[in-house]
Amino acid sequence: MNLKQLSEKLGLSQTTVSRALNGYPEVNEETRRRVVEAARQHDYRPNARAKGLATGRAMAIGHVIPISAKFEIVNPIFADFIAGAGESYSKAGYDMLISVVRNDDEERVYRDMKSKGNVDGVIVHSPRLNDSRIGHLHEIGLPFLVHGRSSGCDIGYSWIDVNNRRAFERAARFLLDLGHRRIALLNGPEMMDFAIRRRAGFENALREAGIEPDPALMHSAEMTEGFGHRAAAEALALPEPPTAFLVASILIAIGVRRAIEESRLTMGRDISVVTYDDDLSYLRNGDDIPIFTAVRSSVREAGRLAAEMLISAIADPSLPHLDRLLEAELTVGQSTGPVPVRS
Amino acid sequence: MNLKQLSEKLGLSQTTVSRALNGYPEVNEETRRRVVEAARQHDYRPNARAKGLATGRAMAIGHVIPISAKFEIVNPIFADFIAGAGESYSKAGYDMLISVVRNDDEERVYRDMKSKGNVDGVIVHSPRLNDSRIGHLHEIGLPFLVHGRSSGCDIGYSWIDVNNRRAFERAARFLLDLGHRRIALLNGPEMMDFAIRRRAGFENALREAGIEPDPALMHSAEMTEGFGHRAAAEALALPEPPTAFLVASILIAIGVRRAIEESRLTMGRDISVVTYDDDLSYLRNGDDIPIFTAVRSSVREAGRLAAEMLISAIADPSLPHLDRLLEAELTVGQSTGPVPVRS
DNA sequence: GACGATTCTCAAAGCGCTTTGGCAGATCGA
DNA sequence: TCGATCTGCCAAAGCGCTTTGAGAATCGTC
Repeated sequence: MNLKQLSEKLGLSQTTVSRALNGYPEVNEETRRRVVEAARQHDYRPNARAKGLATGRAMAIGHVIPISAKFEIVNPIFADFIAGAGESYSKAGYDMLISVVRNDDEERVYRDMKSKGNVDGVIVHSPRLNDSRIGHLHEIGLPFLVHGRSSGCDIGYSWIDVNNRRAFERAARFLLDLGHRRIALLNGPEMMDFAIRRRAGFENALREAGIEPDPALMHSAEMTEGFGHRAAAEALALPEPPTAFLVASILIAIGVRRAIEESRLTMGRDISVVTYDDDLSYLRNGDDIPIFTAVRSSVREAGRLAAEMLISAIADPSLPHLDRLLEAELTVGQSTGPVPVRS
Repeated sequence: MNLKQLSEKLGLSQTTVSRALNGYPEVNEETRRRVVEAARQHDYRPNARAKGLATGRAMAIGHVIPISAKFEIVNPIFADFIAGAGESYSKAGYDMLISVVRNDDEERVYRDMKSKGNVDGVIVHSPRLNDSRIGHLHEIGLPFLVHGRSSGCDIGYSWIDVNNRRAFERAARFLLDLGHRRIALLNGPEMMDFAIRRRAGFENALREAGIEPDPALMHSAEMTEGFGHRAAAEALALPEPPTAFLVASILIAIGVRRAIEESRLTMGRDISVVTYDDDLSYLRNGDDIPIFTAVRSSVREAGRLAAEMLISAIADPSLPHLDRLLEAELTVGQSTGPVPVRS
């Protein structure tokens, strides 16, 4: 059923039917009622491509999700971010287009999307330090919003981010307040902007407490359980092991716990762990009592907001750049305790 | 830069330029070379909507990913499945459209996709027992492929699935061979087809060994770490606790391990654990030596294959239904051992 | 009752592409 | 040399929608 058929059935012109359906004022309310009813009855829905062609709007947002070329890892936070964004899109009548892409191919994909015209804007994921994609998107004139920020990038752009620096500052201070002095940092890949900020927050808190960060206690890698386990096992085998770990994701924390238990130590008593928690739906930090002490911010909520912001930016291009800084909240769980007395 | 402008620049008609670019034979090779070169130089790419409108093909595949309405959980395997499918799509020049949807809304979404015409086909995720979506898609005539199967559904359809029944049969037999007699099953939600098959395989192996499955040892829920922990803690507190767990995902297994360790037992010695492993990129079962004994099948590979199959089904609708049954492979890790002698 | 204002509806153009049908000019066989 | 066949190109229609510009019909007003 297309517009032509529907209008013939109603004995009206395509124009009138189209206007009636799209809420234009110059159509009799009685006529509109008839049209809307007929459309509902025949399950008519305008063809998205034709509509897009006529209006010049794709009613779709693109997400380019990078795959770490070396490790072939898909960051698990995408599932939840996408779920959040998807909610906002379906409310606003937008579709979501996803391209999974090797890191180096991203700019080509943006260019393609622009010239193929199948999206009205894109969300940029996992921004790196001084990320070239931002300038690139500016250049080709495709509206976009960054999930995260890119330090060193001096062009204005819209973004939504968590205050990663403050989150890690608070987490580190919490451990320092418990008396910990040797704190290991298991960070995400430090070409990523969020990881840089987290490290800065961590180091800052240490220095404020008069402690010089020890490079031997700071590691950075893809945020997997395996990394957490390996790095923690190594750290615990040091002559002077850390008494606490500050880690960048629950998956890392799970690996750390495994290493702690393999060392016949008890988490929360012998060794403290604080983690960053994206509040992933399938990886909740305990059902009732949190397992890990954590700084938490829901990545799903971030997805919801990101989509809303981008949509409104597209709706009114004259708007200034939008940004939003979310604060992570600290919740105390069972994984932290005062520094144990030396035996 | 659109076709008209490009053809004017070249002093050719739109027809010729279009044919040259699309590889039609009735154009001089020399002319084609010129056209292709000019297109490359001006970074010309045909507008996707216009092309779709003209050809009637959207060059896009839809994925409807359901959110469990009760728990708001996004199944983490989607990230990897999508990554795999995305690879095949970009090779074939297809886009991927994703809708995140509350369970009950799915059929409306399929209907929308069909009438809006923004996809050429869809992948159906998480099929349930006797899933109504299959009949529905048949009815509206939208090509589709099911990731999994739907027992009780008597219509023919294309699918790709793991041999879940055999996987759990083998896993259970492995435990039985080690002497385990009380084996707990922590299964996925049993309205899901895969969970039903897994349970059948499990029960089958037990019965073959002359053991009647004990309902008190079989649990079914969303596959989270929390579920694994809770269910395992409860089971271990039974007067006659199980000596082994067979679980449906690594996340559950991680929860089980936590419960085991909280009970001051050692996994692999006191209690054995076998898990199903989707080979998720961010949740590898150990880097070198597998942590858990597991039956494994890569969901990413399944995504790749699913996309390929659907694309070829769309390319040639006269093809009979395609299907593909993948076998999971058993890898022995550190989480299993012979049943301990009663103290 | 005539006139302008208002309300409702329509025909047609246009979005950017593919594809049909056809037309010159070159090539070939007899 | 002439008609038949190919080759290489083109004009125009059509995909399904929105939107412009305009025309009928209705209304209120003097």
